[in-house]
Amino acid sequence: MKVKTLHSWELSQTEAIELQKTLAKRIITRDNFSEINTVCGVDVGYDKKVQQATAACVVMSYPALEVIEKVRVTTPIKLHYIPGLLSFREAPALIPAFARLKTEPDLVICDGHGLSHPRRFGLACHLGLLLDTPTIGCAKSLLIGSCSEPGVTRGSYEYIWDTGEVIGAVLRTKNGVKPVYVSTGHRIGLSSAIDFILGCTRNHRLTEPVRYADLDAV
DNA sequence: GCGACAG
DNA sequence: ATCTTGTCGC
Repeated sequence: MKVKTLHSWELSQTEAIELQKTLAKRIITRDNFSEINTVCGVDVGYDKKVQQATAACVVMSYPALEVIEKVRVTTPIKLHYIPGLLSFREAPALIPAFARLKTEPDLVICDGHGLSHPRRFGLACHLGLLLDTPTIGCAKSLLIGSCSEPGVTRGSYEYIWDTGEVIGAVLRTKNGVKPVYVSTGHRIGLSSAIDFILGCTRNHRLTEPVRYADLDAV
């Protein structure tokens, strides 16, 4: 699929932070799509020994959730991990994988946050702009903000608040199991994002597309 | 200054 | 993310 070139990846930490503030203004936080028939899950694995990152994209049909296409690409590691700048470590690794994807996914689910980020520009937002595709951030732990514990049954959720605004939701995807943190990436609203995360989840805490990508990103 | 901090 | 054994439960 096509990937936009919005900027260079050769940036200092301060430049990256300024870039996030600028690009955050371009994020569309309401539903801006017609029909979702394919969903793509992504994940990146690292091998510190050889300094290589392995990105995996798994496209599945929706709502059937059957694998349509899988792509795996290995590239050199660009940066070390810095909280708040995850997209500058993962996006460069994911871009080549998306470029090699034949299917044009209608929705992308990321392993990380979207709007629930210090500058409202997590990995899901960044990827959404680069791909110009609806994206959802689905993280396994909280980065910023606060929320109360959602009910123990699948489907129950609570909002994540920060500086007086709702930036995402803590969602229980499986009975009695630790919840996930959902937030808007790009071109989608929070309530739709929650619906799709539930629609992509079966008998596991994580979304099926991301779970498959996890297994591939070795 | 102190503590927190997606993967 | 990654390094790691056994163990509890569906």
